[in-house]
Order: sequence, then structure tokens, then C-alpha cells
Amino acid sequence: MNQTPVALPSVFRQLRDHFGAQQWWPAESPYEVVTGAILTQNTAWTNVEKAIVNLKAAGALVPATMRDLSLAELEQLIRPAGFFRQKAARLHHVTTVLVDDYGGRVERLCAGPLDAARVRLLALPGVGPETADSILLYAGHRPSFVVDAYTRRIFSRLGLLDGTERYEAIRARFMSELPHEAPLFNEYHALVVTLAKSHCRKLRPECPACPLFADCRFAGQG
DNA sequence: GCCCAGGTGGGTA
DNA sequence: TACCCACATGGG
Repeated sequence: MNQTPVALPSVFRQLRDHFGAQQWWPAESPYEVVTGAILTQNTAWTNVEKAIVNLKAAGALVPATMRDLSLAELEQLIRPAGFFRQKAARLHHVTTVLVDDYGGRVERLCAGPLDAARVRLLALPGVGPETADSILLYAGHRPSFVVDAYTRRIFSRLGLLDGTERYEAIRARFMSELPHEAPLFNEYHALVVTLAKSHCRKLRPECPACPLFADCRFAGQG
């Protein structure tokens, strides 16, 4: 085999050495992570922040309070995050299950064998693989690697993916080449996002992703 | 004005 | 399996 099994750990070390510890997820509670994970679906984080501010101001970033909100009220609060009708229904349903079946405790929602917990989350409408893994990792502190559009883009650019792999295949690849440690998976995904946001969106061939390519001329040009 | 963003689910061939 | 589309706001 001509594979390079050190590639993924090596990329992590380079990113960590360049950007430092990321200390993710930017949230004050596990439930805020759950909320943010749903609101950020195909949406810029700056828009999610506006919705989070609204929810906090309304005192609604608490499961029991959120569940008792009407859909119409919730829709108005999260409107800046886009797709607000869909997301209000999804967030409200997840919250209802959380409160009714898990006592409002996110750690209970994420408890038990990892695969089983993941299947439970994926069964919730509006919770796909990235949202499920984000909740498991960042709210539940479980070692479930998060794959997102940035991961696909950057690792394709690095030649470590061909870009056509399915979500589960990419996740399995990272989890087969890295130790199953939540703090490592946490930092790795956070660093991928930090790298992506520090570069032009397309990561074009003429715009290599430094610090992995030392002479990138386009760093920081958004 | 146009393009895009830390996805998901439903439909069609 | 492999596309296509709807879903919506706000920043560059």
C-alpha cells in the first residue's frame, strides 16, 4: 500500500501549531450547542449569532422554555438565521424530545454506546450526519468526527480526498487514522473551520491553503 | 444585483 | 446510486 497514514495527524499538528488551540464550540451550554448546530445548517455563523442573541434575550435558550414557545414566536426569534420556518420546526421538535425523553439533559441524549446515540440523533427530523456529529462532539463530548463542506474542500485541495466521497466514508477515514479522543476531534474540526475562514472561499489551485502551503499569496483575502 | 454560507429531506430517473 | 430542488437571511 502506498497510503500515507501519517497525513491526517500531520495536518492536525501543522494547523494546531499555526493557529493554536481553538477552544470550541463558542457556546455557554450544551443546549446552546444543539441550537447552534441546527441554526448553522447551510448558513453563515454571523447570521446564527443574531438568532442566538434573540433567543438569549427572550430567555429561550433553555430547553423547557423553548419547548413552550409557539412555532410563530420561535420563527420570529430565529429569523436572521435563514430557513427560519424549517429550523423553527426542527429545533422545537428536537427540544420537545430532549425535554420529554431525556429530562432536558443533552448529556443524556448523547449517552450510551456512540453508534446507538448517533442513530438516535439521526432519527430526529432535521438532524443529518453533520448536525448529529456536532451535537455528539461539541455538546456531548463524544469522539464522533465532524465532517463539513470545509473538510471536503480543504482535504480535496490537499490531495487527501478526491471530493466525491460520501459523508460516512470521510468520517470513517478520519476516525480510522486518528485516535478516538473527543478533545482531538474537537480541535481538528475547529481548526479546519479556522483555516477555511482565513482563506478565499474557493481554495482555488492558485490559492493553496497555507500554512500547509508556505507561500500562499492569497491568505486572508476572504 | 449576484453569489455564497459550518445541511437536510423529498423527489425523480 | 446520482443528481435536482426547496428552504431564507445577511454579508462581501
